[in-house]
Amino acid sequence: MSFNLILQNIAKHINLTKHEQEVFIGYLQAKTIKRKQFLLTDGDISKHSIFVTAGCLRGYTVDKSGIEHVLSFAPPDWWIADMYSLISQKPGILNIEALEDTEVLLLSKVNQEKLYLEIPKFEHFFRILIENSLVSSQQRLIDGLSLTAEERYNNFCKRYPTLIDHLPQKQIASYIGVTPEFFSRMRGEMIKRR
Amino acid sequence: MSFNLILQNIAKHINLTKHEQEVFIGYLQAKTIKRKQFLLTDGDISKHSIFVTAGCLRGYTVDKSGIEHVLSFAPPDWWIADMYSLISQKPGILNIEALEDTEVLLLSKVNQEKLYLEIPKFEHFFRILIENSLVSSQQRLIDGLSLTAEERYNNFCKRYPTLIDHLPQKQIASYIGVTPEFFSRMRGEMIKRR
DNA sequence: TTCATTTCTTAATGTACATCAAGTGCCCAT
DNA sequence: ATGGGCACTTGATGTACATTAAGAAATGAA
Repeated sequence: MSFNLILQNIAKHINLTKHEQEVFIGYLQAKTIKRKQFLLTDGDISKHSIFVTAGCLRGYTVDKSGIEHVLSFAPPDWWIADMYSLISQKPGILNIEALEDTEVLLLSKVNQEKLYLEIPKFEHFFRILIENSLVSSQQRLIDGLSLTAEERYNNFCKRYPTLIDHLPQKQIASYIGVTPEFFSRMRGEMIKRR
Repeated sequence: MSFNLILQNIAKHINLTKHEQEVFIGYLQAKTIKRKQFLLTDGDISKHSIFVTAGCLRGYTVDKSGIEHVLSFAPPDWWIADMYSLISQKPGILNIEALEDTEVLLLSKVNQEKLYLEIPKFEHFFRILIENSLVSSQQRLIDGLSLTAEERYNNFCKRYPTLIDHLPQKQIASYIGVTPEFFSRMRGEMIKRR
């Protein structure tokens, strides 16, 4: 059943009774998105946390010269959201797009807050989830300041091993913070060297 | 009394009874650190969340060529921690140093977890605290990818208005991710231009 | 298949920063 | 006062990346 993945994801940090599982699942909304369609575009007020069960999403911003910067990829078993907009309920800056046909489960902000009240374990779960996001966000900040593009690429390969083959190079380039042209050249040199 | 600041800080998100306040305060440990002394150095396993009541701390990492990168400043009313090490209980990479004589309140990981169990509102409080950290960390990531050093400096000025005057330039340079030399030049040009 | 679109590569040139090196001013300890 | 450190400045040079432009290769739609 399509809820197994999300229940296992949650079971990594908290244990739910059968009844709690049912309540939780009742709060979810399944949705499928075609490749290149958007779950969220900048300017929207974000209403949902998103959990990917199949396919892959990317979250990115567009800067004032029109360049896209990928903040995160979300393959199956990952959560993604525009935290800024979701928390503040102001228009956000994130675009969330399907890189391929994708299936997601949506947890609305309203339902998420109900969960916190009805089943406090969920507050525990999401605290841990966000703590882990914070740690990787900070690590990426440090990496951006102290590593070369090549070292950041190597980190990326370790972090998203499943994605490397099956993601356009320009998306990876954007994630590690270089242009597709530079990334292509860099890759060429890395291959030549070994 | 020296606990007012932290109680007000917490009151921004949750309401505590008198008794809960007392329990909480009982879990805190006050400490003073002299300028240039450290609360944490890289390689340590972090045991505490830190709340600053007076003075100022900086959290920074040192990369493999010996260059320091400031991750955050902590003036009064701010929390700071090595989240990675605190969560994983593995040796961390953060150094936390006093930029001037500083007073802090320490909340040990053990006590923090007791709080979560005894007064679940604290799980709510820290979830929100960490959500906000995550939002600023992600914003800083985006800024690093899409803004010039000068724009990042302007953002810094808005974000830490109290700190600008009273912080050595090289610390600000490190925070926005440039060398002190470049920062000096840049500032010179900004002043000349207006 | 075929055409159109997107992705990837290659090359020339440009630029925002870093690095290295000296020198200046300032604090503060003796 | 004085000398040693530290923060800051200034200049010359270096480099990791970006930008622009073009063509080749892969992908997808009809």
